Amino acid sequence: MARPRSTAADGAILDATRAALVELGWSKLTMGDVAARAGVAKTTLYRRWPGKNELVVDAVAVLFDTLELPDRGSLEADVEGVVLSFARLLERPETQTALMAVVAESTRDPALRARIRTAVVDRQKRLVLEGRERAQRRGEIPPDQDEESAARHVDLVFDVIAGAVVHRALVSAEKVDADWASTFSRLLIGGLGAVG
Amino acid sequence: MARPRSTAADGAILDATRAALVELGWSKLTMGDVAARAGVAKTTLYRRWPGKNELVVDAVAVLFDTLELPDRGSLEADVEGVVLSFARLLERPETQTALMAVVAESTRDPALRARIRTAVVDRQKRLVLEGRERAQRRGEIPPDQDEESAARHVDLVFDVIAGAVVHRALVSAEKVDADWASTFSRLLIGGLGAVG
Amino acid sequence: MARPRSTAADGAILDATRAALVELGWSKLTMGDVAARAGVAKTTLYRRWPGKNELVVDAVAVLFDTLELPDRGSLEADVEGVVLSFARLLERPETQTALMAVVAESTRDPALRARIRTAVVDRQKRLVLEGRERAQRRGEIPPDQDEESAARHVDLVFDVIAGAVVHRALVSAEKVDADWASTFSRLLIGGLGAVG
Amino acid sequence: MARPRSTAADGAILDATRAALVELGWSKLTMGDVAARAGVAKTTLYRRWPGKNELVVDAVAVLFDTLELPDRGSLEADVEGVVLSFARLLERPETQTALMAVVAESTRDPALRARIRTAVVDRQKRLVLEGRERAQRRGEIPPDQDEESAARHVDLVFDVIAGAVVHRALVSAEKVDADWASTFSRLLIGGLGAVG
DNA sequence: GGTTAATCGAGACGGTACGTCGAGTCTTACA
DNA sequence: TGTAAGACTCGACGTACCGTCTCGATTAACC
Repeated sequence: MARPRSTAADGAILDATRAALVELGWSKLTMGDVAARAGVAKTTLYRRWPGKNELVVDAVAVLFDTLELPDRGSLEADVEGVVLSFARLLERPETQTALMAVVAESTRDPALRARIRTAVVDRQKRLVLEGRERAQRRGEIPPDQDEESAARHVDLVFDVIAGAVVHRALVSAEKVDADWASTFSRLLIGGLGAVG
Repeated sequence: MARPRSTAADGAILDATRAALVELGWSKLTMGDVAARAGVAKTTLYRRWPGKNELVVDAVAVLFDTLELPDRGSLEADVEGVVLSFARLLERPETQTALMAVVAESTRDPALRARIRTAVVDRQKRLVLEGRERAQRRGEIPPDQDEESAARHVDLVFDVIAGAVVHRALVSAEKVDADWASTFSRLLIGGLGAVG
Repeated sequence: MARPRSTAADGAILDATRAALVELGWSKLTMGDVAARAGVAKTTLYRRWPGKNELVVDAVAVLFDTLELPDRGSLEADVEGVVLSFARLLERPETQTALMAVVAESTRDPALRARIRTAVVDRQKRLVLEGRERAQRRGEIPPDQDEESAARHVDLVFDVIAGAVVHRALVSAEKVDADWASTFSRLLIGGLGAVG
Repeated sequence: MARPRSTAADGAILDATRAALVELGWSKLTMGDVAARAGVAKTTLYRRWPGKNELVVDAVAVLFDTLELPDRGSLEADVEGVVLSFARLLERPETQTALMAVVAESTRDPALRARIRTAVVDRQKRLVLEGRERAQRRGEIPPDQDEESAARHVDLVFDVIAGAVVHRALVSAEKVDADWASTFSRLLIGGLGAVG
């Protein structure tokens, strides 16, 4: 009976959010500014997102869909590929400034943490699962013993890869180039044997 | 000729900052509140720190001095020890909320990045250097070939350890317990041979 | 298209300003306090008035509307009446403290001076014009020769009356009572013949 | 540069205050700025004056010593002279901005009012007394009947002259020129007969 | 093909914190 | 011992955003 929400607005708002993140960074980004950029009233914005944190999570989340895991023939090459692909994503100013900020906020806000998990984290973890299955099919690593230990294994590998790349890129603030990716991959693959 | 700055105030302010971080978290922490807790005027606060970011970096920096690397007899045990010790630090609410937030800000502020590096990052890297030397003396890993590759090696190990622990603790939001530390250490030590 | 400004707020703010002037005086009056008394945000206050000076001018301006010039039968009696009526106004603490202060500020701020002129000064000058016309109708003073000299005459009389009353009330700080008003009126009327 | 300055300090401070009044006006004048201009510590300033109000009163008070009443041969000419002389004083920016401001403050501060009276007001009233005696010697006005009525008379004349000139100069903000002075004097002298 | 109700833009609203500035006091080093 | 230099507490400043609200104007779905 009533007028439905404008679908075009959603896109414009998320675009505006990313643009504002690039220009201003997380802390200088304001809801009013995003609304103005999107040619939308603040009301419209708040009708769809509870606040800045959630809006930003959604705005950067789609960027993580660009991550892929093309089959490069070996586990090591696959790891190297995803590392570089992830690093490329972390070079964008909007992911740099947004990612850490929302994680920081999420330490005090479980709902936000959940949103980050489904919108961002799981989009990466999927890659680990995929690569793992592929390597098992290739016979590079043994098949799962039981489900629980497999999950633990996935989590470990995920934290090591994502953590190392993020830490080098944002905390150490050094380039994740082909050399580093190669060395890191060798280290990871080498270690995988030890934790069987 | 003039009155010197109160040395007592510095301590009170940093204490107050940590207390406020625990209670309120990063985003709800205000300069006025910190000043009030410290029994100090806002002016005094701004006379000593340019802003919230820098103040918080200095406030949490000293916590990283609690990290130690007691000799546990083997490289693997040492890694396990530092992982757990670091994880303990990351369980504190003030480090959780502050660390990621200032890193997020630092992506747009080189001066802040430098402050984080000297006040926080280098305090951890020192542990890697120490553990490495100790392991070389034990003969667990070969001595340095040349200085440059040694530095690269240290950086890699550092990013992997710190990154993995931070990622598990704050992003994956799961406990870094003895089990995880042990498995992770085995993975790392195992991988070290591959990148020798 | 947008929400209109609350008309009720204007009244509440001006009331609050007068109340604050009575309690605190000009120099202790703060915008924040006025806002709080009016149950209004500081922003609302600044959205409508550029600053303390302008706000206070408007707040006391309406008081000058209470000045009237009832017909007492003769020019001298009319002058006496307006002198006492004006003196009564200057006995109020809010006019005492506000009037001189804004005039002092206006010496450096032409826009403020203009505001004072239209909001306050002209409200008094009207009385002189009225009394003058009435006296001319009574035949107590000759009709205007030409417009310009009439205006000069009005201005002179106005400055003499207003100036003398304000000076006695605020600078000499002595009571403007019936006696003084009577003597002053006789002096003025007596003098008017000389400047014919 | 330490203690021998103590004697010269008073003069330097008052000079600095007047200079600051000219440049900045009353409301923008700050104690720190005055101290800096005078090459003096704020401490020294507060040791000698209780606050801004009192300092400014003393700073402008000396200017009122420039008012004189040269004998121009007739009462009317004498009045004309003092009006113009007073007007000249009120053209200075430091008197304009300072005079009204301290009077405004004095409405809430009896001690300040007393200071203004002795430092400023009485310096003008002396001129009225002098001119009156002179006119009595000339036979232009009758000698005093009794002391009380004489005092009332002086006060009235004083309020009328000072009030009219100040009001025209600062409130009406129009020039007090020879023409105005002449017309005003005629009015005053003319009126004096009526209040005999 | 009107009716009607949610959505839209605009922007005013009550708040909270900002970072700065001035007042007036106090502490130190120097002369 | 008094003075300059300037750090101190306090409180107000005027601004910027927050998230909510009130508007009149615009749709789109339903009747």
